[in-house]
Amino acid sequence: MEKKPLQDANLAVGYVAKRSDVNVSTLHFYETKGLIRSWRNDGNQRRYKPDVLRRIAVIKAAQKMGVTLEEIKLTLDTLPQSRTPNKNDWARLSTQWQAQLDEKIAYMQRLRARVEGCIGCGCLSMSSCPLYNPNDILGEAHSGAVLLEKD
Amino acid sequence: MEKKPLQDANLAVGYVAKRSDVNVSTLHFYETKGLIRSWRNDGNQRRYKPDVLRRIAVIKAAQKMGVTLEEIKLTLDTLPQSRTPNKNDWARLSTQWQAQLDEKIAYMQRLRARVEGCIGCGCLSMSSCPLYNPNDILGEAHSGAVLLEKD
DNA sequence: ACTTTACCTCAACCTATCTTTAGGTTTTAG
DNA sequence: CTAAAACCTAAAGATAGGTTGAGGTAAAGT
Repeated sequence: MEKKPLQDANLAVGYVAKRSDVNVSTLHFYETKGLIRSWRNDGNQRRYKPDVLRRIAVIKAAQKMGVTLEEIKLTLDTLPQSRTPNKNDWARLSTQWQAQLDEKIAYMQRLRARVEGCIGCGCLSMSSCPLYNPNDILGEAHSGAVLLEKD
Repeated sequence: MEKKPLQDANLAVGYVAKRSDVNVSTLHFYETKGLIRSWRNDGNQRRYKPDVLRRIAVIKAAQKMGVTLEEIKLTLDTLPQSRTPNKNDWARLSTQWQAQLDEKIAYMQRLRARVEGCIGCGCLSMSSCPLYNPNDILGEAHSGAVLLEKD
């Protein structure tokens, strides 16, 4: 039978890991980075509040959007510390990252257009080919490469 | 005064670096990775054919499209070695990488739609929130590439 | 000729995001 | 009570894509 969180809702690291589909070592790592928090029980083992699950889900979602952990931390740090974040709190983060995502999409679309143009262009003249001289559209206004990882 | 390639077209590494806007060390690095080739002069210095400039431009363009150096190498290796690649050769590569780029764009758009949906959703129920349970839209339909997910 | 710039190799280092390993402790199941 | 499973820490290793530095050689400007 699936282990369930206690009613007092202090979750063990293994449970959180399984539920979030990340390794325990990743949770340790996130903790050292200040992305999640825990307290310790009598035996020095980590315990989490249930909202850590949402935090982790949000971290993973933001990563998929191409946001770095450092940026994610900065944004998570704007959540209220005095109370459990509510729907509006989370929505604010989504909105912020969505804007970044939109920028990335736009960047990739410009890139696509350029490459498409290049297929048909003369492309063997160094002075005119946009692949040789890519410093107009592509160099600027792009906030970080979008690194989508494969397994 | 700007140094110009000789008519016999053997380019020095510094010239190539400046022209391509990459570091000399990057050219060394690319060479160790088999992405570009050179020969040596009497004094053991690297010399390049002019088409190395296009190769580097193409490498940089592909990187912007999110292609890894390893994949780039595999694709560059399909260029004819017996002759200088022509327009059609390069166009073939563009087409291939463009398809990958299209996939990434589509992925990001699905992601965007999902996050947008999440802003308005109840989002505090672990069993129904798509942020908590992201294994439907995002994992699938991604030909061989499970993005940012472990198995 | 002499000096500066360019080039060479090899190894170590860098950032980000984790994972692995080793050695030891705590909790839980039977 | 015992044994297995889960947990702890600290450090090292992995991966991509390079950059930096040391120590020495080659080429080019004057």
